[in-house]
Amino acid sequence: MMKRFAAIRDEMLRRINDGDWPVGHELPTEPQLAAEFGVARGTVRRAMDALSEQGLVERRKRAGTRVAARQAHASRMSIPIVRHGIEARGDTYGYRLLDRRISKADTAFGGPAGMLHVECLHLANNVPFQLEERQISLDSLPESAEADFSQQSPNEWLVSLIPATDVETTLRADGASDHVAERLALSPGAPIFVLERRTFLNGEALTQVRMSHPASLFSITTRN
Amino acid sequence: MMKRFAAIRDEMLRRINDGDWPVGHELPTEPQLAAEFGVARGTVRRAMDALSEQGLVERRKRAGTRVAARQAHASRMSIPIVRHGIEARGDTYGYRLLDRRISKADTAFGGPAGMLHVECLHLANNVPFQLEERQISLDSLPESAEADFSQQSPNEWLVSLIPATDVETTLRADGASDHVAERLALSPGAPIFVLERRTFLNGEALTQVRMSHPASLFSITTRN
DNA sequence: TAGTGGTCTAGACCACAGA
DNA sequence: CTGTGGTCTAGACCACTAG
Repeated sequence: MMKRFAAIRDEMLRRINDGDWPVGHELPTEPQLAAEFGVARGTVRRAMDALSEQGLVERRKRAGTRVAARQAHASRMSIPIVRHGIEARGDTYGYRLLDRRISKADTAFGGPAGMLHVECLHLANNVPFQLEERQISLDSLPESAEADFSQQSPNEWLVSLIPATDVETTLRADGASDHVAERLALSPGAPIFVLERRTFLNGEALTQVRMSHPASLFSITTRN
Repeated sequence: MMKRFAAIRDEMLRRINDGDWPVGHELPTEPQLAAEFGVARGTVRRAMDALSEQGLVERRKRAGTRVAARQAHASRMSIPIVRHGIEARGDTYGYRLLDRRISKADTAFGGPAGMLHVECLHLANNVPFQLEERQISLDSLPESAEADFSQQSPNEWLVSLIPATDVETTLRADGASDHVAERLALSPGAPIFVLERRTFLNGEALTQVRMSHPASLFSITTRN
């Protein structure tokens, strides 16, 4: 049993795809569509909201709704906790803590209490999969100073603690530095996929992390 | 003037962030929250939908709504048309068509009419920025056989033509092949950022493309 | 300023899964 | 079974902006 708003959304989608409503075409108003489909205005509205969020139509007050020209490809990207991602593929997950130290008053990140620096390695089938270099603000998360990261990665420890946050994620490629190459068992300069993330809570910096993967082992795929 | 549903969403967000509602906590029901905030149920519902889509709470019929444990970092990623991205940074956009040929009946992609292969280069300030290697199905898009890609890139030609589609996007890092390295003015094996996209309309393959960038020139950043 | 989308209400009924 | 979320309705008023 298809929901009514979904049926209406799909019918409008069909009209757009089939060229009945070409790019730039002005759609009927909400009351007109409600009358055509025999539903309440709110139901039509919900269908149009879906198209609008997808970037397929552009809505402006007084000007109506028009079929939009695609300006960009937007898609939802999901980056799982590294252990889950490895285990989901049926591989064996391994973890090693490489370094853990506290430094005072770093200018670039962290406040007066200093920050905790943790470096660890995630393995898939005993092969290095991700080098995690993390910095945690001791001002915002003082309890991290006493956390034991020898068994549980800071990644997992943090997500279990932090509920909602502002996150900035950057994806890029790079050549492995000597430091990274050694830990990932690569040649210096070998291509790596780097994922950097900075996390804030109410505008306050909590943690930042750089996750480096051998290029051959890592990719991200999204489907609209 | 803050919308009512946004104010309610933010207040619930605050309760989650401040620990009033820890992970696993069961939220009040919609009618209860509606009474507390003095609004209609639909308004509470809209606020909760926002939290739910963000993955912050998990809703199940009869079981109510609970604060979810974060399993992954999800964010919306937007990949602009390459020319727009370059011009948005204030750089000068350049374009060169490198190759254009039609091949018959490729097994991996395209139907009996064969496919159009287009290779072109996008430059920023006269420096190679992206190598676009594209294949277009002549069964689905026969008009592409007569399109002139010497001035306009297939990227832009296609988005102006295709309204709505199913898209699969893959992001990965790689070392430049000899072919790619030469066209991007890199050394073979140099790290590149690769973006691959396959596009379907009603389940029918339309086009696939591989976009290769020098690692030092390309990155993707998302915020929440 | 008139008409469009944006928000909200107070109800109703339904579908689903937990107790 | 029963209570929760999920959908829908028929109305109202508001906010913005194109004409």
